[in-house]
Amino acid sequence: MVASLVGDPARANMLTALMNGRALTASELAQEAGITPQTASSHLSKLEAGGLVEPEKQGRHRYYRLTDDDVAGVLEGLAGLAARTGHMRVRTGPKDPALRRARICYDHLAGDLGVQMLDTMRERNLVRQKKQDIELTAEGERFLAKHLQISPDMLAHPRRPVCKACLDWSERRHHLAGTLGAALMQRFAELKWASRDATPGSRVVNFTRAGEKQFAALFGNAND
Amino acid sequence: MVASLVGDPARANMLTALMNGRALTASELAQEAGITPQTASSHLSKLEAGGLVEPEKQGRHRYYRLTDDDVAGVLEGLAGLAARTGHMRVRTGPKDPALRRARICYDHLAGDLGVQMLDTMRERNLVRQKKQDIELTAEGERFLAKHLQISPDMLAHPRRPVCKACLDWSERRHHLAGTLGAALMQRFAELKWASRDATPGSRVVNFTRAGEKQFAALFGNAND
DNA sequence: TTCATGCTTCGATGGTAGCCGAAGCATTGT
DNA sequence: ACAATGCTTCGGCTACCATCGAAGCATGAA
Repeated sequence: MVASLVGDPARANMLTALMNGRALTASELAQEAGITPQTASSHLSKLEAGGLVEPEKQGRHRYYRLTDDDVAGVLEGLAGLAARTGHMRVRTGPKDPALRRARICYDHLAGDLGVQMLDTMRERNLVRQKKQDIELTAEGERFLAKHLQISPDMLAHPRRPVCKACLDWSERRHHLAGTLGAALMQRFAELKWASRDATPGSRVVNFTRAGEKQFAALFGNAND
Repeated sequence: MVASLVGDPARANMLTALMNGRALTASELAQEAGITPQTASSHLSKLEAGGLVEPEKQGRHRYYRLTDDDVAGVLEGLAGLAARTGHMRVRTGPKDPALRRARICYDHLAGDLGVQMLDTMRERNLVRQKKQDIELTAEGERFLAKHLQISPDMLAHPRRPVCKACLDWSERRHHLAGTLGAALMQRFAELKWASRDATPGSRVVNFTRAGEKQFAALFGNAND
């Protein structure tokens, strides 16, 4: 039964954490629920079997999101009923520093700027996205060659795809991975637009003032 | 949390029994859930504390009903989620298989056979169902008159509808209520097809061998 | 009053499910 | 190649909670 799935406090915490529409990894959900990863794994497989959440594999991570709006709707309804009796559950907001702004995801740009970049590329028909698969358009190739001196033959790789949608850690939306994503990040570094933070282990990417301006000129969106 | 209240099978059975909008006494709900009155009392106080049901005292009875339409709406939403995964509720409630097979719901037939009867009537255009409302067709009237000697004027009643969809507790689907449902059950008894179980308080309906055969001839479905 | 019915509370029991430690895969990084 | 990380599976332990018997209050009837 679905209700019993939601009834368990640990699972309810996980689902509540997913209510903002973003996807979370199994470990993050474990932390949200205050349980160990192995317990969380058990819960998540039950939620998946019940059709409440859907997994998306990304490297060695496993992102979970609510299956669809129907699930979210029912959860909201339950929350509404709970609110009437005064039993409300507090949702702690994402408490991330400037790491959310820009950081390295493997070898490409992630964070707010990374998501923004892919958004803009999609808007301007530089790429076409279908679920996880992203395809570089002819218009996109021209754009890359003209503004960033990136040619298609630089992106060829025997096993790795040129473009790939990668789920963003902080924004919970897709950013651009693949050889193109890596090439773009590399070019940003070469152009001194941005560089990885000096502190070891940090994944923060620091943009220079000039670099941020140039980046915005190419990939900035309207309300920026 | 609200969901954990609904999550328990016994409580879910009670709530489902209340989904038709009518109020039921604590003992009736206990019977519906297949548990003893003292267990039901515990459950009902929890449901009341959770704001899902409201009691109404009447003599030495205590009638319970769903608090409002919001509660019913959320319950339907949950049922919807359960239905689409095909992951219907596990029947842990009542032990009595005979009770699931055929029983009295107020004054009409419920259980597997009751649901089956309405299904067949719908298939053969004897009735037309739109949500909770059921309408007897001209074809249905002929059928009833021919095979069961039931005429439309026998079904007239100032306030009670002729046909009504009643949510079946064990099958989670509709069976036929209203004056027609009552008339059918009465006719089954008169024809010695079936009779209520002798043990006082029991809601089981026992079909005779011949009665079951006749019933199947009229309302049996293909895969039976 | 006395009895019967409907419901609740109390106490004890048992089954179930959440939980974690340890170990096993899978993927990635060096 | 090896190590590190993320996640899963397995086994056992434990705590919770539904369940029922027995007894205690109510209300209504005789």
